[in-house]
Amino acid sequence: MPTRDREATRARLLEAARLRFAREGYDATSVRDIARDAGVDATLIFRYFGSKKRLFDEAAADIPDNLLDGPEEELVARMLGSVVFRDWARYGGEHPLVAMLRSSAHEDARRRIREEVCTTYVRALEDLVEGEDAALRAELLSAWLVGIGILRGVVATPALAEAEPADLAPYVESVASALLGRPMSGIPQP
Amino acid sequence: MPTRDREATRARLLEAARLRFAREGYDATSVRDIARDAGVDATLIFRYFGSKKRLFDEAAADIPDNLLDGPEEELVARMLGSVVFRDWARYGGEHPLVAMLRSSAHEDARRRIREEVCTTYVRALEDLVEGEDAALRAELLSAWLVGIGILRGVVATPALAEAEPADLAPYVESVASALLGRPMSGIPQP
Amino acid sequence: MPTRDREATRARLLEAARLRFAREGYDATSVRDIARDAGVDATLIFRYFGSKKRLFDEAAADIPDNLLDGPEEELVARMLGSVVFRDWARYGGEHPLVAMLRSSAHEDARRRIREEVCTTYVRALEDLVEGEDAALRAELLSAWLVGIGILRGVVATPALAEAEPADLAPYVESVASALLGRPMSGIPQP
Amino acid sequence: MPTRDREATRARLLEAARLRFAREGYDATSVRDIARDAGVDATLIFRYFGSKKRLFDEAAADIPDNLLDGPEEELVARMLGSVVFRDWARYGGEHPLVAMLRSSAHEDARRRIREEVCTTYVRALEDLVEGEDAALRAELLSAWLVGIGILRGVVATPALAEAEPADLAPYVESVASALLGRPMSGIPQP
DNA sequence: TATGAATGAGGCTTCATTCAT
DNA sequence: CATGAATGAAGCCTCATTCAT
Repeated sequence: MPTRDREATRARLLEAARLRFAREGYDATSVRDIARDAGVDATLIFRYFGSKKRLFDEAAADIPDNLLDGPEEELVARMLGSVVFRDWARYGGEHPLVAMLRSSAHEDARRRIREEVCTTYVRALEDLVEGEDAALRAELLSAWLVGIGILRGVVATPALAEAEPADLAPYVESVASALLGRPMSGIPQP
Repeated sequence: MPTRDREATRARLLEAARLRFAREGYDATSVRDIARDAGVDATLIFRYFGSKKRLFDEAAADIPDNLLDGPEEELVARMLGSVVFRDWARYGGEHPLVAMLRSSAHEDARRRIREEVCTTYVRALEDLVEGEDAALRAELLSAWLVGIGILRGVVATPALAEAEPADLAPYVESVASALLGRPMSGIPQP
Repeated sequence: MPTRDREATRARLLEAARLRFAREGYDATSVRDIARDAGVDATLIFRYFGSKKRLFDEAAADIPDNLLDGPEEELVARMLGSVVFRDWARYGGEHPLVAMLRSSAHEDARRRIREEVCTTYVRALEDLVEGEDAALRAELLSAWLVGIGILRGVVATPALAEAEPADLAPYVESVASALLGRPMSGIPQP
Repeated sequence: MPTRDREATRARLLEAARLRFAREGYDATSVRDIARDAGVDATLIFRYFGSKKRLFDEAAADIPDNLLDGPEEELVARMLGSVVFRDWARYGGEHPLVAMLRSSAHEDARRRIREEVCTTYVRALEDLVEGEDAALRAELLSAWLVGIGILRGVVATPALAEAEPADLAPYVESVASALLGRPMSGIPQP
């Protein structure tokens, strides 16, 4: 399938990179691994992306998520759904944010994570907080979501690993409401 | 006295390994880095530990923590103190659990993390839960602690990065109490 | 008009090649460097010249010089002017012969240098020699000119690097006259 | 012959490096070439020298020459003997200075050449000059010696390639005397 | 025809590890 | 026993060149 198609090859490399970087982390992933997965020559990585690092940057750049669509009181529930219940097969089964922690020895990866956490989670939650300490509360709730993602995806603690959305709903409701200072729903309406 | 030296060298290697593995992750750490930090020849790593991997295992084995000393209602506050406020300089400034996530591409590291999370956190919390779903509640609370550790240590979100124990106390109190189903203190007594 | 473009592109490639090969030497110059300088696709080098090597050969082929125009007794002065004082910007600032020494690991370059030295310098000087040993004397004088080019252009020894034609004139006169066995002028008439 | 002897291996690498760098130039020489010539693993180059560049520096560092021993009036003759008639087999048959011109695209190599030319040749000759323009005269004479080395070694012009010391003696005498402004001998006494 | 995607060899360098001494 | 010389695989990346389109 040596399609002589720039965009297709680029896309396959990106796809393979996302998966490898997520699963193994930046250091344990070799450009040859990625190229082999994508079925193309490793040289093309340098042709199209310039360096392993820039490939990583681009692979980490877009995390597809549209959490803002839907009722405000279900935002946390949607976030949890994204972190925990959505199928992130493209990223090795874990939410990309969680997977990217594996590369967090590199300042660039850290920055990317910070950016994503702050824009997609903290800021969105901050707007919902009633009362003072909005930033801290939003971060504490974000931390919980990230923590749940990790315990379920990386650590695989038994109860969380098998939990269904409905099992978590009541706790989401109470913790989110407590931290944000306003009633939140624990599960999105269908 | 040769035994003494041997033990001392082993200990120095372990110490250096802990720091490097924590800061850079398993893959980005080379045995020469560790040996140089310890001031000894790299070959000794193989003499004493057999391989880089077994050195990692041993370095990750003991995380010194004695969370069970103290009143029950302050357990969560102590845990948070350990994860967030204690000085883990030996592990590069982050709680070893958090640091070890950097190596979580390796199943061994994952297992070690799981072990530590389950024994030290989940199980201890589980015993305190009033009501059903003890395991899940304990894991959800553990997840929060881990998440806070990450957002503060790795991601460095602004509010958490600067928070003092007293700032977090009220939230710890309300969330821990809600999840465990019993009143918990947000800050340890001096 | 396609022929025009083809010729223009060929010429641009040759020009870029001359400069790069002179400045960096054959090995340190990549065909992509040349193509980029010429503003064309690297493939055209292979289309037009067959290989990097053949491009080099062609680029090295013509060194524009017309030393024979002018009075005989000023020949050495003209030669020195060409080697030392002429502006060889097209060749990176050094006389092409001097620049080509950088590629003298390759027998082809050596042959080209030999050819040029013998035809343009040695033979022309040989015809002027009065007395025996004509060839050796001509070569010794050629060697001096080449050496001056190198010390000024490549090595940049302080006095030669700043010398003006008039500074060198008396020495040129005496050395050239001594080696050729006949009076030579040290500086060309305007 | 895998002598497990640091100094011996280092020396063999240096020796092989000298020859390769001289013959092929810096860019055309690969560390694997050198290692193969030396009969050792290429890794040892990095163990002992740190990088290809530092190996080059060290290989270029010492050019064994003791031109100052002997009568002053024979200095130029000794220099010519060194440049032209001595057996530089270790450097591929050419005087190291001449060979190093092959790497003169690299500023470091240039600097090294300048250093050697200035200290070993120009400065020594400068001290002998009677009259003004000492520096320029010394450089002009050095240029001649370098040029002769090139025409004989690299370009291989016919007369010079076959010349014996005695053939050159009269010309050395007259040119050196003219440039230095004092009587010089054209050939060293046995 | 000419653009540029693709290739395979090889560049320097660092890795974990072994084996003499 | 311990030092460190040696190794071979693999790391990222660039090269000259070919071959579809």
